Amino acid sequence: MLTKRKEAVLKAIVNGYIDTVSPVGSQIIAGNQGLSVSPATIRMEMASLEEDGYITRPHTSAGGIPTDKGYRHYVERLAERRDLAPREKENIQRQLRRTYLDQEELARLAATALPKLTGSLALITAPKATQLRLKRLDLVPVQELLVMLLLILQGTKIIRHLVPLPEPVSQQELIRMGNKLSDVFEGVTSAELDVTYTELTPLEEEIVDLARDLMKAEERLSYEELFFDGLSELFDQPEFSEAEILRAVLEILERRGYLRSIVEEVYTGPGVQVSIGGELQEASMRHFSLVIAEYGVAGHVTGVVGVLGPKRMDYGRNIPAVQFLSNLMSQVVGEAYQ
Amino acid sequence: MLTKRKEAVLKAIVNGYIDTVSPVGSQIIAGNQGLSVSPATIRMEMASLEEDGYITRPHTSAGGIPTDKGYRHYVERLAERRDLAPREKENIQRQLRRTYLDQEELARLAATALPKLTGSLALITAPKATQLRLKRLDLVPVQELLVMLLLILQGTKIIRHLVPLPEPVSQQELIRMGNKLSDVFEGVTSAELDVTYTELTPLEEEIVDLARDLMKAEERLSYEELFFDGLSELFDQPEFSEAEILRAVLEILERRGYLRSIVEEVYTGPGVQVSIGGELQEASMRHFSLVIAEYGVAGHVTGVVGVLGPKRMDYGRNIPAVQFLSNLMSQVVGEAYQ
DNA sequence: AACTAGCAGTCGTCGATTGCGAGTGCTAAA
DNA sequence: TTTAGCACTCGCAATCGACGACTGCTAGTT
Repeated sequence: MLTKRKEAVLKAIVNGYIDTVSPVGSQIIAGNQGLSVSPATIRMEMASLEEDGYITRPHTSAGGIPTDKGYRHYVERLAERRDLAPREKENIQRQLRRTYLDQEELARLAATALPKLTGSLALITAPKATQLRLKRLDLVPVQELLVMLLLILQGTKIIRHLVPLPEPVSQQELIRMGNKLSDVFEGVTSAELDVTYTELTPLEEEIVDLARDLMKAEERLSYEELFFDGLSELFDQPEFSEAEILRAVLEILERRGYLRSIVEEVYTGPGVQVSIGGELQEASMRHFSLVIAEYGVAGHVTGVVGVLGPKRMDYGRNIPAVQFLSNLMSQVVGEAYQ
Repeated sequence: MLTKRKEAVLKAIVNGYIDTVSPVGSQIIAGNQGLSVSPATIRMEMASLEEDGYITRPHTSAGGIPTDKGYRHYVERLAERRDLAPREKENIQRQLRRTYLDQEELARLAATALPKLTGSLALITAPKATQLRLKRLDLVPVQELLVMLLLILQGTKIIRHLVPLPEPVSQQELIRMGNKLSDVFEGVTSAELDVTYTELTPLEEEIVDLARDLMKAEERLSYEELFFDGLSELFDQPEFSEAEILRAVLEILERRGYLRSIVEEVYTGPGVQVSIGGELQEASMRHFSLVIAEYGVAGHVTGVVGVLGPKRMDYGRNIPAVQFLSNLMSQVVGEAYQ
């Protein structure tokens, strides 16, 4: 509902604020090529934009800075997407395309690459399968009455769990059990991990029950472990020179479960999602924006990749960057799951 | 070589600076019970302490603050060790003493507990065995020409590695190989992983060679993965309200290899080690102190546990805290290695 | 000889004051 | 509808002075 000219003014304000980090006034906007009107006219438009909630002013006689609503409009209609340079793309591709990466390493590497590209903190979860399939089950002795149960799953995922034994069991016996159970249940989902079909000893039944529970618990988690990297990028942002804001973010990062919930809250569908400042529930996120996308094979294995940065981040660049990484990781993960 | 009274003055200065974070002057020191002399006398002593390099003054007419040398003397002879409260100890014990923790989780948990106790950043490496022993070897298919090699080692350590195959191998065959190699090489060290003694197919030989290389590479690493937690504690320290110093630390934490080298540099022997400010090589560590100790079973499995905090940290409390955690973790790890 | 009282002098901190400049809103004219 | 012009508002940075926390030194006391 904004006129062309108002949009141009808004765009100039957002762009200006993004690179100067200070309120932008009418004459600077008027100075922009493209808008050939006087500062006075700009001021009228600004007054109107302020009334409609797209910009605010820090004090009566200061320039305008975008509100969340203003950023939102900017992101959706005004920002010019600038794709990554071919060289940047190749670089990342080369890093992530090594076939001998397992999925956690993939996520970790991606989390390392992203901050440099976007000047923001990268947040990436390892790909998570909606339905786990057992490939192998091992029982490895640790102490006399303690064994490690190892579930090796499709993809490259491993679940391990220590299990106390009621009485000593010989190593041969453990190996035999591992082989037997691997044999019986190879390729099976958690739902199919059922003890009733086969002849099992009580201990074997117990192990199978435990394995099923572990797999189900794993499936219930909404995301795999979350990796993040690039904290120091946030420090470079001038608006965060006050340590207080960063403190809040740090606390959130240290409570990982919390961050996960933010990701869930924000993530509402396919494609790149942008959440700006107050659109995030958490009050301490007020000064940040989050750009995230899902990756993987829809309905089978998915993870989330995104960046967290100041509201005045370079959306035009970061959105395509997240998009690119999401696509690339989807490919890589897809191949492992043929 | 300090007189009793000079030590008392130094101690008062360090203690005072630790809790006020500002230079401490002669009358405050004189006010301390225990020293019943006038401020003027204190001043004489302070002048002498300054001359000997134990304290400095930010400007001509200001109180004294400890130098690194002053802190060092304080740590070694003056600080009164205050052990953790019994309740705190029990709490940690309860957390770390669960038999079903594997060693990585142990380190991770310890890293979570420590910051709350010490108001500092915790740094902990998982225990690392000097000599690895193979417990089991698995080969799990990932794609047609790609298998995951899984080395399950003594302790609860696992090494995994993706291996490209020259030609397709059936799953049965992979299982057979896994079982055979596990059988032949169970309990073996990397040095003993030798292909010459047994009848092996070329592919099996290749796998064994790879396994040996992986184990050797792992043994060569000086430390296991490093966990840290408690960054936000550092933010609470008033002297770090300037973001610049923290930035430096963050960068170092993100370059994990680098931090590892600091740990190596500092770690010179058994017991708790303290490094103060400039005693650390890295210039950006100038404002920090590091308190670390080794834990584990000497010569067999060891890790490092420590805290990184401001130079004016509470040494009297943190040193016993690190000591306690080191002992506790040694016990826990020791039990798993009987 | 060791200590202390007293005092002049140093230096950083805090608050108030001021001038400047960026930027506005409004009015009147084009 | 647009623009020029102008008075006005604020924030910011610099300046200044008062204050107070300390010190160093000297001279006198124990």
